[in-house]
Amino acid sequence: MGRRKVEIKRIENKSSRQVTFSKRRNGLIEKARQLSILCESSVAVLVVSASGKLYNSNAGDNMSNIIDRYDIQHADELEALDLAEKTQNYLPHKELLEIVQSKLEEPNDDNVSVDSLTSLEEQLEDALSVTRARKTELMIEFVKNLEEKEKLLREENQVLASQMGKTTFLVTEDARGMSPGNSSGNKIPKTLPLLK
Amino acid sequence: MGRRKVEIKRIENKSSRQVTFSKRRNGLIEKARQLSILCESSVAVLVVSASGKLYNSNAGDNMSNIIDRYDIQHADELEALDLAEKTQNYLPHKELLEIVQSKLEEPNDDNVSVDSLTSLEEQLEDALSVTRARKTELMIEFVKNLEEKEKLLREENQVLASQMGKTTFLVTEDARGMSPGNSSGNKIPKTLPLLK
DNA sequence: AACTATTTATAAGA
DNA sequence: TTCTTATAAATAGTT
Repeated sequence: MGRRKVEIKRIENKSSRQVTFSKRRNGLIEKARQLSILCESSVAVLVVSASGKLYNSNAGDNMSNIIDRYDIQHADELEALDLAEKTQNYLPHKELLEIVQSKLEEPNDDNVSVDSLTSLEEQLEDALSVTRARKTELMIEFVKNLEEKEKLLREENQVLASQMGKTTFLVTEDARGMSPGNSSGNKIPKTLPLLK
Repeated sequence: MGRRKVEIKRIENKSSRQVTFSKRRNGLIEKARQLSILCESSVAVLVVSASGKLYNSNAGDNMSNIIDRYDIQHADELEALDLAEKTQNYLPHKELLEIVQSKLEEPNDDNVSVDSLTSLEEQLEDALSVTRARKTELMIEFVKNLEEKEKLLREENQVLASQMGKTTFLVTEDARGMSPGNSSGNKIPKTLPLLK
């Protein structure tokens, strides 16, 4: 639907690829909106550009609700097992309150009470961490993905650089000039991905 | 783009709405696939019919990876606001245990004790979520760093690939020094001050 | 950021 | 449902 027929394969020319990306992305989102209205449905579109920027739209419902529905229908495939394992070791959150109450009704032996309260607190902490764990796992997985991608890019870069008869890393002027002050100000400790 | 122009509003006739839903859903997914290939991007489409059935497609990457990127880019907003609100009303985590201990030393009046314990538990819960939020914030920063690095590497490779043998620019040590393993400080992300 | 020649998607009909 | 086809809509290349 243009002056010429185009094959569906990567557009090599960078600037026309960028133009097409913008046009078709808008087209896709408009189509999603129409579908939602015409057929009273909910539609979400997520587009991640090659440079990693996210574009998203939703129609007919909140993005979260739509994604939730996806998550729910795929919950079994992924980490339901993993989470079930963790939760088995702990009491349901609801029961913790009952136990706290019963502890208070016991004869008041300070040491024992404080100890068991501390233990309860730890269990509570763990129970809560199960909820948060899912998000953390998602992020850890995401980080691994990024690190893997980075590794591949570095290797590719090495090959390219050595093919040019150099062993040093190279970078464009653009790349060096971007986001002044950003790269030096946000150091993250290497232990972070281990946080649970 | 059919025999007649159609207004973008709910199609009243049920069966033609169903037919249109099917046709346009397929069209949308095909468009998504084309966009992904033409512009080397990742695209996810999620459609929930009025009856609640989910249709989804993804191109260029796993559905989970695409959704993860959405989640992470929105984790900031959702959680920071929520927590900033919560934390203002509560005591620091450290003080909670001391209060728990003192409660146990008080004369044992069941109703009052249980009520205040319940309140303490809620505060503890929120205090813990603040601790976890800090981790989340740190991880978000970490992810941003990796994404920045990825972007730099991509551009670098693109230049190398397209300009083999032409003028290049040597880069300084710090462009490579952003790797997660070699930073020194334990910088607190800039969003943290919001959290009491 | 517009334009327009063409291709593509699809609404209605078979 | 599936196919056909007239027409609307999207968009590739151009300005």
